[in-house]
Amino acid sequence: MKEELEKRYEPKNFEQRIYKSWEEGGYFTPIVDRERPKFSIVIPPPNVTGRLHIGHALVNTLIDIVVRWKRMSGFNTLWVPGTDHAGIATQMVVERKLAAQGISRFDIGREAFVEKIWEWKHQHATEIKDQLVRLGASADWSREHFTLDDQLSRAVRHVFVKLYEDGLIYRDLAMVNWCPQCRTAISDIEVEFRDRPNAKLWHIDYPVEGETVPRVPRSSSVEATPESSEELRGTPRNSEALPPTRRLTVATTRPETMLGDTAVAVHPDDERYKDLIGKFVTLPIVNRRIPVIGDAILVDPAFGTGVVKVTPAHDKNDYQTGLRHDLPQVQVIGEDGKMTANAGPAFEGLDRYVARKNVVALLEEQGLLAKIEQHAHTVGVHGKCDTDIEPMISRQWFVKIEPLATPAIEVVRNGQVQILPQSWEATYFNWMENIHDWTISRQLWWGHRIPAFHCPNGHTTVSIDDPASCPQCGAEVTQETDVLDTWFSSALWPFSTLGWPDKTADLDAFYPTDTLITGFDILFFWVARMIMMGLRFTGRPPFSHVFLNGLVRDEQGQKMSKSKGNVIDPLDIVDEVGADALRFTLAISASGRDIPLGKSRIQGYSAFVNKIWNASRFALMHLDTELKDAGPIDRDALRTVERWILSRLNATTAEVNRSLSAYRFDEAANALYHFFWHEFCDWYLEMVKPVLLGKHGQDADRAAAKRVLLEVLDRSLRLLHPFMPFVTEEIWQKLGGVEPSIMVAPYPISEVVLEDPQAERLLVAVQAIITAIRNARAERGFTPKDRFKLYIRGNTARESNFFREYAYLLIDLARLTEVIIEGEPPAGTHQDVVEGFHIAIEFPEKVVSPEQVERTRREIEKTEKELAVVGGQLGNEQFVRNAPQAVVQQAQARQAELAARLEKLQQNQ
RNA sequence: GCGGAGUUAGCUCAGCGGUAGAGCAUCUCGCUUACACCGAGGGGGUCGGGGGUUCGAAUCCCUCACUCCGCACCA
Repeated sequence: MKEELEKRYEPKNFEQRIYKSWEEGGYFTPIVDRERPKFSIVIPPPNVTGRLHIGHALVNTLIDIVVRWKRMSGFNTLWVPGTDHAGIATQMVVERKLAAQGISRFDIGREAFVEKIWEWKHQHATEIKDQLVRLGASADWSREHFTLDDQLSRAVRHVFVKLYEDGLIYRDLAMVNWCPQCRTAISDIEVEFRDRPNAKLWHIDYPVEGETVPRVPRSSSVEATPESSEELRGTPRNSEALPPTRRLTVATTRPETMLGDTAVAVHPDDERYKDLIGKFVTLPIVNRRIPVIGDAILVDPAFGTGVVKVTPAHDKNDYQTGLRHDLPQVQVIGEDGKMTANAGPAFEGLDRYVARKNVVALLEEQGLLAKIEQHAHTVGVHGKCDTDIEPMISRQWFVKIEPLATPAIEVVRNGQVQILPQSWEATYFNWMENIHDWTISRQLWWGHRIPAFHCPNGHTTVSIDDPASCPQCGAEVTQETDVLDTWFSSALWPFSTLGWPDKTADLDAFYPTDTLITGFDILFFWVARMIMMGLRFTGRPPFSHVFLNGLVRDEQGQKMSKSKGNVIDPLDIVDEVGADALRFTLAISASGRDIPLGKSRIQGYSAFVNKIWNASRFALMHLDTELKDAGPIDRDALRTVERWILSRLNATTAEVNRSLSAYRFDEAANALYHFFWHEFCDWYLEMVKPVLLGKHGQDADRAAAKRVLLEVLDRSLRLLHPFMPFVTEEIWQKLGGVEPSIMVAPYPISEVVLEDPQAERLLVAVQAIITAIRNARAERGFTPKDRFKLYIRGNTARESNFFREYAYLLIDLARLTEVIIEGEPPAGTHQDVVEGFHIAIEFPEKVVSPEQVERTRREIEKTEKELAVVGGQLGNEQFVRNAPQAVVQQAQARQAELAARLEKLQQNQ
């Protein structure tokens, strides 16, 4: 064998060295090979902005597990890595950096600013890669991409032009979500909703023209706040100042928008107000004459006062209402969130929230503020900068989405694309079936500039190559200044990274990809759009399986956030305990639901890595043949223990492969954890120790044990490799295998010849017997140092032989003086039935403590209870008649065993 | 309001029709030359409440309660 393992497991001594050796071996880069089945997957491209967080660590660990598993399983495997230019996010980072120097992007202009971002990008380009490398990601770095690469930009342009030509991209005036901070439109799903429990609802009186009837009684359902009600209901001063004009009271959360009101709406069937429809009210402050309209869609007569002010330029519903009634649109808030000239000289230039205060103050002064209520509601904000969204009418580019969504729904419905965990499919359908057109233009500088060219005569040309002049009139053209939503380019990622629109060998060999692994939070942003674009432009879904993983939370189940200070940095963990422990912890926690992750949990699994290290060290101390020189195993020469551990390993192999196929990383990891620690280390290694140390058995036994030990270690390491690539490689290198690296060694598959139910049954019995003896010893207050004589009898000659052969194990592990196989146990021994075997232990006389008496009493009670349950069951005719035979037999065996135990317990009492 | 998920041992979760499980934590005993990042053992649960189906329900159905996540609405 090669040199031994270091005494202590120190991941930092070898992780980086090993990664380098993989890269040098070229194992990450597949060679196009039509003979072998392929497996391909693309990374969810992280934003170029900065560090990877724990969520990235999770996704990329799971991807790497699948990729390494597939690669070892014989697939020609490709993992495409890369990063996303992340439009707004990146632009904001660089803007902030400039702001620190007192520079705004407008100071230096578009070209210089974009240049700055590129500079910044180049400085940080390798950071993401370095972090993925630390995790052990086996991605093909020779195929790394960036969404603003020339190649990908070309794909974007092709798609845009084609969609435009097909009539699926259009430019139109529409109400969009506008971020006054970022000064750009954003799409519906970029809007996040925040609760504002202490918001207010202002009630404002609009005097009705030519109506002097007494005021309409206010709806009784509206409770006035104590401080506002009396004071504002109309003080004598105000009553004198104003004629007894009839007023309509509207309720609003945004009083500043009243400056842009162009109507007041009531429900057409509302008895209180229907007579006013068609009349006019005077808009306070502005003194504009605006109509009272009846609109059943906008107005819910039960809410507020039943009267709604209509501001078509600043509210989605009002916009629609305006279109229905042909109302003018008066824009009073500008792109910067400040009031426009339309708001009047008193307000022009004021921030919208300052204007709100002033409007309210002015209304109060004029006695038109009927009351102020507390009103909890939610407001839309821009998720990236937390600024309140301003609905705004502007000219934007849209993708007509329905023709794309329909086939994308179909492929999920018919199973061509499978989303796991399956419950997400309902969410997917729900969204896709109610989808709105996609606003794709952004008034940013960082991104793919829209390939549309305008000329002064109003012609617009959309083309793949920049036109020299307007094709229609020959005039000079200027390119559209807007850029595309960053998700537009990521939607093409699975095929653009493989060379599309060119017909490349990669595209031919690796598209469609097989699996997509990503966070559920970008199901709509990314996954759905990839399916739509993939179908539209390649005719095939971009992948067949989607595995959505949950959110990584802290150990209390809280979201990780900087402000709470509960953020776990994956790189810190890698530094502390190594990448393997982090990866294994993430894998064993990944069932698809949210993952509560704490340091103690990671610590727990780092103990497992340590265990693997030490068990391997022990094995290596006794192994003297290299894998490549070890001949085949002669199964006929094996003892039961060897056949047992091979059988268990085989079952584990089946379970791991099955679980990975179903994306149950948790189950696969659990199976390995349990097998390696509790079956291999706790039982098998303890059982072969006497043989390996030469204390028991013949030379032939020792040789067979060593051969099997080598086999089990080798296979276990290979099974574990996708989960913990570094430590398995470091150890495996000492085994002297044929392949240069464990990552290109074949992944174990289960083999029927290794199954051995009989050996498993006997070893289960041995383990249970040893446990029973240990229990009985402890119950009687003996220490492990006290040794006893055991009587045991096999039910067949073969079984008796087995116990004779393994008596040394029982003596060793259960700490006995001797084992009598056939002899009759003398009276007074402690007797028990374990797994169908009668055992008797000869304990010496010993004074029994009160605790032991109590324990026995409780044991009897418990056994009696269980016996009663089983008895009741067996006494039930319907059970005996209807239940499957096996179940009935099981119950009968259980009854017999319980009865026997009870008898012995009573004897011992 | 619509859709989805959850409620099982102190904590985090698995089990999803036939004796209540794991990891961590806790307690007891043991430094047995791979590992104290260890080994052996113990304690701890009327599986959210109620009803139903069934010989049998943590598991299937209904219902209620609470928690979480989407989406829509929010004058």
